[in-house]
Amino acid sequence: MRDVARRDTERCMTALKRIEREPLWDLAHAQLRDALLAGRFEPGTVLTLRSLAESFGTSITPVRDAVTRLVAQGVLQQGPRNSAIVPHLSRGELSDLTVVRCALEGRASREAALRRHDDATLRKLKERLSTMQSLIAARKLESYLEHHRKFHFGIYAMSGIPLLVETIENMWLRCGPVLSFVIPEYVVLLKGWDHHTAALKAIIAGDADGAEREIVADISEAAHYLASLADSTGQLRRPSG
Amino acid sequence: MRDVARRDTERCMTALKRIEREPLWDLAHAQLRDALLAGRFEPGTVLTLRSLAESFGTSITPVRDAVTRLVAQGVLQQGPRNSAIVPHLSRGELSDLTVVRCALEGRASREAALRRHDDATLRKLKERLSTMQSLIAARKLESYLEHHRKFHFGIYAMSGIPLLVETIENMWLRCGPVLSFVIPEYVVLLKGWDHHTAALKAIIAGDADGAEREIVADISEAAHYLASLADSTGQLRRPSG
DNA sequence: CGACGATGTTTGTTATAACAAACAACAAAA
DNA sequence: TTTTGTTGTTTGTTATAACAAACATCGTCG
Repeated sequence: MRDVARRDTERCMTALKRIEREPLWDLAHAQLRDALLAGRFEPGTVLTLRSLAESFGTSITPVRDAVTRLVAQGVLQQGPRNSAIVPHLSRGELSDLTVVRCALEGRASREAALRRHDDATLRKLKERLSTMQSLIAARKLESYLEHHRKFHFGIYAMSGIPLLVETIENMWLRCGPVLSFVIPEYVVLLKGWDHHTAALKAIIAGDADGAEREIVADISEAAHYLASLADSTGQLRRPSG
Repeated sequence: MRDVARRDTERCMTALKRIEREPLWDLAHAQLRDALLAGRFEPGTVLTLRSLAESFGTSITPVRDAVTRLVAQGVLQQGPRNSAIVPHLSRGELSDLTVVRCALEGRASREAALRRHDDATLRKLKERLSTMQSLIAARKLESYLEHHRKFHFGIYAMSGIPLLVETIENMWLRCGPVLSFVIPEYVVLLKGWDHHTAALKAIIAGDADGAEREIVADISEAAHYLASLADSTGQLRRPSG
């Protein structure tokens, strides 16, 4: 114990700048979260603690913490024997998810429309909107998805209600793995109505009803398209490869 | 290892009925959850792993899992050094919570009104309603809270959307510790309009707008009363002791 | 007397080992 | 051939110990 204290003091002496060390389970959590959102895990895959620990190069303890978190958030399902599995998304679950998302994101858009906002914030959203359109034209779908996500949450952040944003983020995580491989085909289809620009315009105009209507329409249409991709068992699967 | 296998077979021989063994961290999670909902933890209390483990009579490992879950759900806040603390509730956070609750619970009531239900389900809800009224008259406020909670979630379950119920439950957990010591004084005040019976009546009649309106009114009025109890710093504290 | 620094204590984090239940593979008997 | 019992393996669960950072305590020096 003496040695520990001495070594500690020595470290404080030599290391001048203090680096806040983030826990390993936080890093593991972030990596798993991103992998899920990007759809790098096939639905139905069982994530075993030891294999994940080997991938991360740590023991199973931090991995266990990360998985526990994800299961608590509903991002990972817990299968038999409390194993964590990447959830499938059936047509029914997608329908439920759509109802909750419409309620939450519609409300967030409404609240955003009832507030006044900085010009800088609005300008940045407009820029992102034009970026998204050029990304669609260039078929850069993977980076489009990133901008698409940031645009939506940029609007929700304007509600000024962090709890609302946090809850919405949770819902996105649940449908994340599926969205990643079905949206790309979808966005190229809708050249007709761009609910994104309409929603932003309504928010700027202070039109709460319009803002909610456009966001709900955006979510509903995407969900309707996704539902049409379900197979005979009601499961949503990757179309080609 | 041979001994282990043999002992296992012996156990299977003698123990005829299989008892599904629930993990320790699940029990710890449930106990902490109930304690939070019942308001047995003072807001601001730091929950240390070792003290909780000593209370439960286990090691810190299952307790850590339970606390990790609760923090991931947003039920417990994580203070400095990743310690888990029972969250305070400010007037602003209560306001945010009210917005989200109105959106979610209003939508659940609406969905419930759009469906047909068994007579047994409706009768049970009516019985609970009368039980609640007699509990108020008898000033049995602690058991009233339990029935009140079950009545609300009975309605939300009628929406047929488990995800919605789950998300609402999460919101209740966040305001649980505060509700427990401010609602009792509130319920005795409102002998005027009983939004509960009105909401149930609307659901039975298939009146979606009415169901949503009554539930939202119920939530809003309670939140308004709670907000009036906040002190000068915006914090909600236990009134007397 | 007050400020600074050393030291013990508390507490979350991580690794490791032992354990138990479920699964898989294989061999033996009907 | 099919079924059943056995055995090895996988995997989540739990306890324990070592570790590190923050906090608290107290003595010493200005």
